[in-house]
Amino acid sequence: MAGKYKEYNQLNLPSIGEEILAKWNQAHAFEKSVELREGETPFVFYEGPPSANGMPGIHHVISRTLKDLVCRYKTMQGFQVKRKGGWDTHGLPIELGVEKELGITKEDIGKKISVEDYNKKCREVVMRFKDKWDDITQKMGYWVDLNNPYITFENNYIETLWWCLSELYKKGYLYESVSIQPYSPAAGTGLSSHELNQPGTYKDVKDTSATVMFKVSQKSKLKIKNFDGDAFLMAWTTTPWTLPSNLGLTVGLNIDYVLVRTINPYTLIPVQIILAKALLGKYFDLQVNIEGDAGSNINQGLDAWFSAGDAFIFNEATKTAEEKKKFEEIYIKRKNIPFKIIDEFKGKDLEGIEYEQLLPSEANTSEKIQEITPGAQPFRVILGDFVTTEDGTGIVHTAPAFGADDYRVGKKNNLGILTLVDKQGKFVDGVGEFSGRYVKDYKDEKGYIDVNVDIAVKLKLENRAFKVEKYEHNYPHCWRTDKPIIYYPLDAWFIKTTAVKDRMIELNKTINWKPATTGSGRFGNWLENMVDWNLSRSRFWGTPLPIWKTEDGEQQKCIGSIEELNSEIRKAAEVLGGETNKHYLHEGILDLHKPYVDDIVLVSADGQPMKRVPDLIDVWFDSGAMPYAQHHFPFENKEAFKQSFPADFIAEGVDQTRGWFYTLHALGVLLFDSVAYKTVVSNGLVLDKSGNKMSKRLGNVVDPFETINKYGADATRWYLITNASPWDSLKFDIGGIQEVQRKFFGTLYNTYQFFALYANVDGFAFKENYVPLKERPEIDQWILSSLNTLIKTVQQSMDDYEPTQAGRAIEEFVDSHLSNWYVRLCRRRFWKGEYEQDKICAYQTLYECLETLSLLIAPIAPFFADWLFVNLNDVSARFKNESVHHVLFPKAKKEVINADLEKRMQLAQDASSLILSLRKKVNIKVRQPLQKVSIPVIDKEMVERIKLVEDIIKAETNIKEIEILADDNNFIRKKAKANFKTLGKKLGAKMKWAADEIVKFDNTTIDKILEGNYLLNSDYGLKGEEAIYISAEDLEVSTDEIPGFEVANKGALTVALDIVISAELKKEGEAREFVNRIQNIRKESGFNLTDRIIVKVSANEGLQASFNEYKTYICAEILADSLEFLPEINDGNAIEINESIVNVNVIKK
RNA sequence: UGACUUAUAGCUUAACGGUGAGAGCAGUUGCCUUAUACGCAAAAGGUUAUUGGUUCGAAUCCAAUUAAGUCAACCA
Repeated sequence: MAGKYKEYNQLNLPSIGEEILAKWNQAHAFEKSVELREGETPFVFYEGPPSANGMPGIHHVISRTLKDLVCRYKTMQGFQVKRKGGWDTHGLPIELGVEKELGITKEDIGKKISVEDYNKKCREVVMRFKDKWDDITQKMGYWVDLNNPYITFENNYIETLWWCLSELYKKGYLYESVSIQPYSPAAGTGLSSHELNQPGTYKDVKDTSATVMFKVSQKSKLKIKNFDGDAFLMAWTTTPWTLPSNLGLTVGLNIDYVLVRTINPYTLIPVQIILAKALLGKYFDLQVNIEGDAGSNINQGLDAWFSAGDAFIFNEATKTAEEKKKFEEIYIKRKNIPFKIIDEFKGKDLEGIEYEQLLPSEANTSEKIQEITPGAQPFRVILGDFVTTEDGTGIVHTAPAFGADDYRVGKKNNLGILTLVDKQGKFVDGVGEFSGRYVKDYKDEKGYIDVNVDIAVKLKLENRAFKVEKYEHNYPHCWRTDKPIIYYPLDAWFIKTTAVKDRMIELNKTINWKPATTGSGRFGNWLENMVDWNLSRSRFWGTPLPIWKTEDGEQQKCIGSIEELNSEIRKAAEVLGGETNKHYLHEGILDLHKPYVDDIVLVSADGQPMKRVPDLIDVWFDSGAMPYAQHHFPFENKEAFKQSFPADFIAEGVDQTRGWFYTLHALGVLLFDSVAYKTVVSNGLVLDKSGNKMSKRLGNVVDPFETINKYGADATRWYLITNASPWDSLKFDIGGIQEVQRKFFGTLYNTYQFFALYANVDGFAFKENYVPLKERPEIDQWILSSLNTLIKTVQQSMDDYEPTQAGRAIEEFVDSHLSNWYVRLCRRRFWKGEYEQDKICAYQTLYECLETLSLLIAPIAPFFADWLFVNLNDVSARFKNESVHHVLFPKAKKEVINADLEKRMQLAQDASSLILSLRKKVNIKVRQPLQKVSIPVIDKEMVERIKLVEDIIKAETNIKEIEILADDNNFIRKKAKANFKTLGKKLGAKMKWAADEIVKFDNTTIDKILEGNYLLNSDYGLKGEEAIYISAEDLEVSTDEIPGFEVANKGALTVALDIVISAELKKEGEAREFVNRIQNIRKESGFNLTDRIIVKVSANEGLQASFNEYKTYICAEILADSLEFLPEINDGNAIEINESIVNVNVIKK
């Protein structure tokens, strides 16, 4: 005999989660779900490795829910979905954690602690929170293979990375170059962008800024039109210490520049300067009134001074002291420096102009420059796209060593490079009086004198400074020493991603991005503006760059495997002899990390020793190479790799766009000329309730453990998926989870509970034959049609990676179709009458709904789904599978879907809702029967529809009769509205006019149109217009205004309620009220459902008549054997019926 | 600073360019006749961030602005 459906006291999602989880673990449900699909088409998924160095947060739960539900869904679709877990184990955060823990800084490494011990510590710490991660993985129901994960620090993994690097090296994609990087002279170290993004690194500081004048060379003067005398190119800098290293001036191609005649405010020497026209206002008062006060004199004076030629100097010899004083007062204190625009040109006209070096010294002579960068052509004006007219002069002082833009543009234009500041941050020898001085106060010197100020002073004296002032700006500082950083050239290794840029863009277009805008927008733009990938990191815990160089750097080796390295180790030991590599001769290398790899010396073809370059590589390379490294390709698993590349699907946060998504793509294209993934879902961020970013500092982080323990994984997952599209950022509100729990799971649970209660009574176990649809009542056909429509929607949404749509559709079905309509209307079928056809239909129908729902929700709510599935299947044994996650996803049955039936039922729901709202409006309870509702209809179809659902509406709203007002009834007035969609396309500008005409139509006209074409503008001939014919589809017809009735409408549906309560109706209403009161008393008294009772009622003239008339009905409903009226009852309950009070005595028999 | 994303009722959100902007929650009101008060129903709640534009017609398309967020950068 079949068992019973389990019944419960109340819904407890967390305990369902625990119970199902234990079951899964015991039965190896996950492993089985993969094994069962052996031989089926694989669906390839890549797990983006998290770092177990930090605690998992709620934002991890959302992306993992997304990954999990797709994988579960695809498994249910019949694919085999292997999910290898992974751990990201290298990188700065780990180092920082270790340093904090040990209380050391980077400088201590190699001194207070050996690199060996340091890395040992890192290795320990890396899996610090692995237990927590494993725990959350289990509890949230994320199915991923944690027994056999890939771990990025393992030798096998690194060996594949080396293989990748050597492949790139062979293809010529790996090269060494200088890059300008943030560098902290105080700490003596380069800084990562991560370090630069620490809070507090950017500070507002006041620095000496200088607008300086570069004198155009005699040779180049000729290039400038209308020119005599000297001219100076003006450039602005906030770092005057970079001026000795200046090698170029950069202008913008299309920026307008002017040649201006003026005087130097410091030396009062007349000068001609060049700067951007847009920036004149920064240096001159453009409001100077030529006519006013000394206005005309200004220019006169200027011309006079210039006519005196270069020799003219504003001094005692040529001008009186009085004149000088006046000049200073007027022109300088008031900032009204006289000026006159002489000529105007575009940036491109300036290109190639040569200028004299600003601060020549021993260290930056032409010979020195040629020595460092042979063939360099410095001291020229060049073009650069980064030049703006936001501030400065529109001419950018370019010192290639000290700015990334400068370097790039300098290299392009062959300016050479000068680095006149050493790594301690002081000027090198040979920079005259500045040699040996720190460019910023890096040593906390007592009485430090800012060298920048001295440089400015020198330039002022030399007539080479036009404006010097303190300038406040935001400048990055070293987070460790608090000292300003500088940009400094450091050696680095690069991957030439730009070589495959076009191919990456091309292949990106084949990737299915969710949302699409991330792929074309953020990612697409990133690809368009791609620069070569700087791989180098000067750190300790990471994948070492497997490149060895001879001392002179002339010869290099890039190692691609452990075997290759070991053989090179032995070779070097043989050739070089002595102690070389002696620790690595027997077993070879055992750990591919620092410091061991750095111990190893290799040998070049000509017998020179080679040492490894000290760099580690970017951790993003680690994760970007996971498609290969997770299989230890190509050293093992060649077949497994082939089967699993590229991925069908990956998903991570949108913050990975330029991280993992990029590195995967770059390596896929570089190594295999292929995409690395076909579909990528980038989910948004999880913010707190009020839209703020979650951070420990604000204390608004949500603990996923707490959430899951309290509300269960299913409610959490369901909330995360259905509340907002995964790619929109989610404002996480715990109240939302409660709502999901109550509303969705609560309703579904209650529906199951209802089913179980009665099915157990009747012993329903789905043993009877499946009743053909045609033989089932209409309402059963309806809910099954609805169910199959739902299956269709869910499948489409899931196939389209739109789980939010799927989840919302399921919610809608459960709440407004299944629970609040089907079950509500069918309740009696489950408990009234014998166990025969109609009842079996009801059970089969409800069972099928519940069972199907368990399958549909399985991807999103895996625990509850399995619970529901197993509870049902344990009794019916319809499936052989022990878990819902092993079953195939349901397929929508077209023949069950009946659109018309669904429409009809919607009509019934709408009509009922309208009637209820009318009842509410006039304050008549549902318990009070009403005689009639009238529904005007527009067409015959609607008549049919209403007739078919008439009984449902009547029962639901307690109305005796539905009157259909057919369209030939004069009683109703039809109202027509233009269908803008169809007409708008046809009519265009005449739309408004047509809409106004249509609204005026009367019944006759509307009927005419409904029957055939109608000419809207009968006078078209007169006006010379086109004839406009409209037909039924161009109208939206509705009705309203039924005199003498309470009317409500929704769309085309109108109901008119007859609210007259006749004496007869009143009696019936009273009887029903009475039944209700007695039922309450039964319940309060704790009687059993089947207990018979005797009822005594105190006499009441009005009510007594009603009760007597409906005595049979009343007694049947309340299971009373007798109903008596007594003159007085003292010990009974007082009840109120329609404002009359009677006493009743209810006695259990 | 740049690229990108987002902005609809108090909150969470929906609406192929087609016209009284639709739900749920909270609040209000009314309901427990055998699954659900962790429930049901009803009424109310909106200048669709702002300003322009395109269009017969804009929440929807375009531009600018504002605010928030992400990533990249911070550069004279």
